Amino acid sequence: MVRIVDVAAEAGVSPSTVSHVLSGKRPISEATRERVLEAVRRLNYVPNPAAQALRERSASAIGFYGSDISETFVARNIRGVERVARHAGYHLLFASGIEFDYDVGRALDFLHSRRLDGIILAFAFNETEPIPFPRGLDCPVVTINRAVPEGYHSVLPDNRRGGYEAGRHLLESGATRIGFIGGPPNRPASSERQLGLARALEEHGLALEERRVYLGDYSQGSGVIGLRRLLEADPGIDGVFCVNDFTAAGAINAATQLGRRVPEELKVLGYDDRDFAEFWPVPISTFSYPLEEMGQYSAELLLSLMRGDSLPELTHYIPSTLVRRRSTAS
Amino acid sequence: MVRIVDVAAEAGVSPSTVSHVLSGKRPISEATRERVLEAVRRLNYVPNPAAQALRERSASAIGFYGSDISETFVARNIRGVERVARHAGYHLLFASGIEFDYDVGRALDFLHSRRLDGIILAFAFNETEPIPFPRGLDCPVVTINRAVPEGYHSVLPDNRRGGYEAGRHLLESGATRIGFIGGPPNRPASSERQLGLARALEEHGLALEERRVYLGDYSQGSGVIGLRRLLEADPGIDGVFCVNDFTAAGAINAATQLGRRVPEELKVLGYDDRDFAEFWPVPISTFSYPLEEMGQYSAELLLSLMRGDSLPELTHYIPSTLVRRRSTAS
DNA sequence: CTATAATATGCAATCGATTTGACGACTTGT
DNA sequence: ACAAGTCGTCAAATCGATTGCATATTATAG
Repeated sequence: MVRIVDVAAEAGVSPSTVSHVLSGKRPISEATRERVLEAVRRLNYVPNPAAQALRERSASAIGFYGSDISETFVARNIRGVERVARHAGYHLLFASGIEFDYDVGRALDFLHSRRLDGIILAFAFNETEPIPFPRGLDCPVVTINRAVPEGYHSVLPDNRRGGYEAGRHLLESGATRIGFIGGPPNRPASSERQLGLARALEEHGLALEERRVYLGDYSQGSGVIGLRRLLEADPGIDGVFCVNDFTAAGAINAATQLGRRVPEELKVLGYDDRDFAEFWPVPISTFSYPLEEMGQYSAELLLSLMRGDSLPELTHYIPSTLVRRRSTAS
Repeated sequence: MVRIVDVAAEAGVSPSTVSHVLSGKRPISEATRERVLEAVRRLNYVPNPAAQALRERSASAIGFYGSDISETFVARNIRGVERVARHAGYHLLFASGIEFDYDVGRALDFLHSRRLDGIILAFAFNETEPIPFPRGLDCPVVTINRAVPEGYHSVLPDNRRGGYEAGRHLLESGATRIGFIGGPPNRPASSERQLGLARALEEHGLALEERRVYLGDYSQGSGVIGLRRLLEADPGIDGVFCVNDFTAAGAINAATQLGRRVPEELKVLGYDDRDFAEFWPVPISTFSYPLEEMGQYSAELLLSLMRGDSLPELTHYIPSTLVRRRSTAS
């Protein structure tokens, strides 16, 4: 491998001159400059990043942990993160949860041991178990889709507001007897959306009645079962907010099978804007996350923390936007 | 940051002893060993990876390029790669195509400049433009989903065989007038599957008639249009092989709208086993790629190349497996 | 009780790029 | 023509871990 001394020899100068030419940290005469650059090109020289990192006490690297990279949520986050990071001259070290047996702790230990300049943790599901940060972890950390009580910064989707807007939209589209098919109660994503929905209904003088709530497991199957239960409990239901698009798809399937026309007799609203929502037999109205922007924003946050800025807010909420499709058309 | 000399001082030994304890490359008496380990724990020492990389002339890192990380194909590849890589003591440096404006060349330049021990390139779509490998790139390279004429190793899905098995399956399920809705002709994934399908039909004394072939763009919309065209050209069509699940979903939608019952009157077969295929109103029969295994396999390939093994075969085909669902039930 | 082997530990050079202080070669003003 | 000042370049120290060689220590044999 060609070293800086080789380039120096080729150009007939000292290594420090080569370094100065490349970094521009000292003025170099145009003639030597040209000669050095020519030598660099001829020898195809690339500085050894390990030597640079050692000398500069910084790997110019950001660690990215994703609880599951094959989840769209995480995969699209990373795109935003990468854009910002690379622009700022940092590269991405990758560690997914899967390979650590879903163990954030071990992934963090690993990232810590790599002496990174910053770490971003992205979670596909907003669980609530605490994150075991390694002791001695001294670099800035930003989390995506998980609130961290320990005082780290986090970027979160505004689920409460999403639920609220879901309620408003269903009301505006003419529904009055509105139900909710959610996920497990310990999942903030689900419970927050439910709370938002309830508030929207209350503002309209309505209540989110308990018999109109079914809590499943985010799956398509729980949409099927959930819709059946809801109709049993109240056959007059005319609008359902589902915690995600899988559930909404199941609900639409079930409604169609039971002879209820969507959206004429029943409005169904999903969440997440999965790829299939757009062309489901009844195209599904849903909420789209600005996933790349969330990644981007968290990387910008991390960069300011790395620069030493202290930011007042610890949690940063990002709104989702409603995507109107046929399943809630008036 | 605590250095090896700090640990040495704390334990009352020399740095080299600490190094030997940690690496186990030389025998150390149990007593000193304990003392050193205790010091390491007390000071929370982690070796500086840059210094190690510099000294050992290896970053213990593998570069991963994904043409688009938010594509399931690539995202699941990376999981397999990571599993194998980390087990062998390597970590993953990540570069996605998106952030280089889809430019493989610049991503490769970047990965090259990081002095990696090996590089894996995963492509979401099997295009045919040549890959601009940087000159002086001296580390092993393995590509996924892209044949590379330049003599690099590649791991590819066996599309020809998939198409062949698609044909066999449609025939077995009772169809005889079989059509194909594909992607653009320059895409090997599409054309190979078509060739495989044609061969299966020929073996049965049938031909893949040109009027029964529609080439679209992989989208759901081209499934809708494609199916209409095919039915116009030959109303008696009773089986359609679609190049992917989006197209198959569109074809099923269109068939349902035109009053053709799937699968009773028309069998529809997809490819890729996307998440929605399982619970589409008519669950879609499809082919599932062993995506993680492909990642795993390519990483294993890369590791042997890094060890200096020379492998006879350059292209390694991985079969997909048929997933039988309702859309092709007899 | 010395000689020899075996074992454990330390010293110092090394990996490759960066940077500080120093120095030589010019230019400019008086 | 000389002092003062620029400008460009270089030599050498530095970052932190590893390792070949040397040495100190202990065990074993003669």
